[in-house]
Amino acid sequence: MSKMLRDHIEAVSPLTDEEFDYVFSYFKAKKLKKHAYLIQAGDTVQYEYFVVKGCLRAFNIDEKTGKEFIYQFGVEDWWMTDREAFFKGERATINISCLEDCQLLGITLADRDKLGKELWKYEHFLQVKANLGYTSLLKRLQIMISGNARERYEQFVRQYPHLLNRIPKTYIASYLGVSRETLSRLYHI
Amino acid sequence: MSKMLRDHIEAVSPLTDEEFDYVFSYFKAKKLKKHAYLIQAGDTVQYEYFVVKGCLRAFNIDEKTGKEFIYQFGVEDWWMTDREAFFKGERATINISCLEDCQLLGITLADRDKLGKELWKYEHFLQVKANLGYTSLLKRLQIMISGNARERYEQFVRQYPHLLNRIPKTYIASYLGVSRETLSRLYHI
DNA sequence: TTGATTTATTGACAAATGTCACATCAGATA
DNA sequence: TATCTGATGTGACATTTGTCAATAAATCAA
Repeated sequence: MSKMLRDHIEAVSPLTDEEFDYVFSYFKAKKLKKHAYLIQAGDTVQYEYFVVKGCLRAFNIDEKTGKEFIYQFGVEDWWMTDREAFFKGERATINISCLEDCQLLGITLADRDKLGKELWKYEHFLQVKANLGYTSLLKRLQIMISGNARERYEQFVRQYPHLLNRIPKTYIASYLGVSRETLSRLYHI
Repeated sequence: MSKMLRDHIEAVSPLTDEEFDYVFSYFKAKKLKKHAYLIQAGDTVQYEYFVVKGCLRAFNIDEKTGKEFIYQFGVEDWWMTDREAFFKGERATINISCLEDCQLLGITLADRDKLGKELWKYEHFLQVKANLGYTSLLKRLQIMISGNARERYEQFVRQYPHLLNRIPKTYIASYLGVSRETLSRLYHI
């Protein structure tokens, strides 16, 4: 459990045993069952979570239509939270729920900042991670702007082949911004 | 010119005069005329650029259709580059060109890293900026997934009222992922 | 197993958006 | 001024995608 987080951080910033133990001491384990909510719109967001095991979806709900739009899946080695609410200390505007039983490691904003101040390597890790996150989100946006339903789906298959049979098609459709029915028709015609 | 950059950095990390002068010494001024390219697909990407004055568009070109898709505008106080190519030392996959005459300040990856290592405040600035960039990109993605053409346009008007009369509608349409004609019809019906 | 529930597929039709063609307008420039 | 050029608006029609409804298939719990 701690090894996953250590490998994850050290892919960017190698740490000594002491440094990692210190970092790890600020994380708090959390377990959730399938269907449980990690964050609900309206909650205060105290933690950001590293996914040790399981699969989650982050989504928002259109106020008028009640429709759900998934903007992110989280599996092992990903971070999940309502980032904006987490950073600004505001209420969550989005929801995160579990598609499987989940094991998570949470850290508060205060502790995150503290670690960054005390340990340049950790601040650096946060910086690099945020920039990697930005570039991968940008790729997703580019596909969403320029690709039609089929191109988006094919890109998803290429990028996340291991999620294809792990996540229900309904949710993949929502993630791709197309209707369940349209997605269903793509791989037959 | 240096004041703009200083204010921009100090909104996150206040610096002493000496510190800022040192930071600033690593930036290189660049001027470009309207229509000029800052980055073309295939270029190596040595710099990331802070926009002191002017307006640019970052876009990619669909290989099959030749169509352009704008994924970002850059005006005063924004950063522009092909981030992925910049970080990984790869060739650019996107293009950035000037919609107006532009004044920029560029910094190389090596110097950026050097500043971050020598000055925690600068590393912190990069970390916070990247996270802010991530959250604002995410908001854009959410609108792209869940909103129709009109909702995307209205959101753009709310968020960037000052860009509405500064940037040709053709480009705004491309940014919103709709055709010029569809956009044109939105505000009349 | 059995029944209940969720998930996936398919047809018919409606709505949104794209494409093409052409007209108009504004600003730049010789 | 006259003439470009690029930007914008609009009609007609094609294409894509969404919506609704019905059914089938898969999964889960008792």
